[in-house]
Amino acid sequence: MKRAGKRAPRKRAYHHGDLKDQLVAAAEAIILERGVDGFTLREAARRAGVSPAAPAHHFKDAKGLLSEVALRGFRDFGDALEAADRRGGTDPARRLHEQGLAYVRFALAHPARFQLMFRQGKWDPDYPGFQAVANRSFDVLERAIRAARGVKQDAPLDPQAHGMLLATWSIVHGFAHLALGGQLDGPAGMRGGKKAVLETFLPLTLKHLPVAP
Amino acid sequence: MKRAGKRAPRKRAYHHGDLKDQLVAAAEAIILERGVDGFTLREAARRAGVSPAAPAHHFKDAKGLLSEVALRGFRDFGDALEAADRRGGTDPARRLHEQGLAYVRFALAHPARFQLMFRQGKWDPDYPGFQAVANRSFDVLERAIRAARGVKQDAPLDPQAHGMLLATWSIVHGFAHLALGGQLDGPAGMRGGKKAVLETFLPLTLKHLPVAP
DNA sequence: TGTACATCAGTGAACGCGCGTTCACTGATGTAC
DNA sequence: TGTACATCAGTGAACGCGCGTTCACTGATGTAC
Repeated sequence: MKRAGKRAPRKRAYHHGDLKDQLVAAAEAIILERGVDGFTLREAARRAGVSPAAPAHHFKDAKGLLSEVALRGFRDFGDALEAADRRGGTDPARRLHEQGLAYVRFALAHPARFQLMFRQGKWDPDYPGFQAVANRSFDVLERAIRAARGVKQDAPLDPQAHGMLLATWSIVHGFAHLALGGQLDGPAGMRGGKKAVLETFLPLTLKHLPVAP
Repeated sequence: MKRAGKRAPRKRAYHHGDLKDQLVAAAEAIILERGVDGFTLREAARRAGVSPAAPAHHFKDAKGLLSEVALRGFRDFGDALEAADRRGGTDPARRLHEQGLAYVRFALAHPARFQLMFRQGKWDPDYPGFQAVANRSFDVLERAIRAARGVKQDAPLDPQAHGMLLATWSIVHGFAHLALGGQLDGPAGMRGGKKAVLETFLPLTLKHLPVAP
């Protein structure tokens, strides 16, 4: 039986030219189809039309490829959150609301990346550049909370601000997690798929952010 | 090298007598140590001191054992939530607060179970008795929300009630997920381990439930 | 109370599988002169 | 502009591994008479 999803060999130059990016793309596709644990390095190589030994020239090992996928995920995630924060203008409540929307939208638009990003042990935190790009995502939220509570950039957060930060993060993260887990399509009478989740349930939920517009 | 965690053979009766329960216990221990994906049926058999073929007499296959673990998890989870709800007395805000505490406490007290319970695909939803016991957990929350908003038991939820339900669920689920993922020990300056999470961060966060005491 | 026998709950060897990684190799590319 | 050669990016076969499950089996238990 021919493998249906296999990349066409098309002329097959000995040198691939774009292998690193194609391995990353393949990894994302595999995670999307089979979940984070369904990923295998051999399958990624297969989809890129290359022998199982080829990826070693671009990544130290299987974890290295996943680290690259997660890194790119955090980069785009951070970009999305920062853009959302900017859209919120000068009103802290709007900034937080926009960030919340962006957080959940990213999760639903890139479920493979999102799930990998929050699955410790699947990537190497010491992968070059990883820490910086991951921390940036979390700083965006904290900055908006500081603005909302008038806490200076370098001052420690007071307990109330801490609570607001945790509650905001928890609510968007929990919502994203439940939506991806399919719990929101479930038995509680909430149907309608991804569209309903984003257009109906999400706004209803974000009304309850600690700093509401 | 000797396996350190191996169960002592102690007299080795041919019939084990308690194999089903010990396999369940072994599975929980493995998940705790290695995560949900680190579970293998052979390892569970090994820890129970039994050959790899023995579990087949108690469970259809590997997924069957995990389904049993998840089922027991949901049973205890539902019990904990119902007990918490009762502790809340007649005040809906207190009922929801108690449920929130119980939700997160369960997650931190039984991380292996909790993570398995919310990992679709690892268990079989058609495992005998599963649906009933899983749905019960979710009904406890909905009942308290109905009480808070004065919605009759069989009437459909209005959008506001729906939003409150989702926000409450999201916040406790998100908090639990972040705490288990280690995100709360992280770089945001929040250290102190599980104790700090439960005694400091959690109360601070639950202040922001949609129906606050 | 004994006994024949069915059923239950184990054994342990074997199966086929796909995995990550290593190895010696080779073809293509880039660079120094 | 040509050429020698180092380096880069592939190949494909092989390795050892642990897995879930199956198989024919056997020892222990429970039950009918």
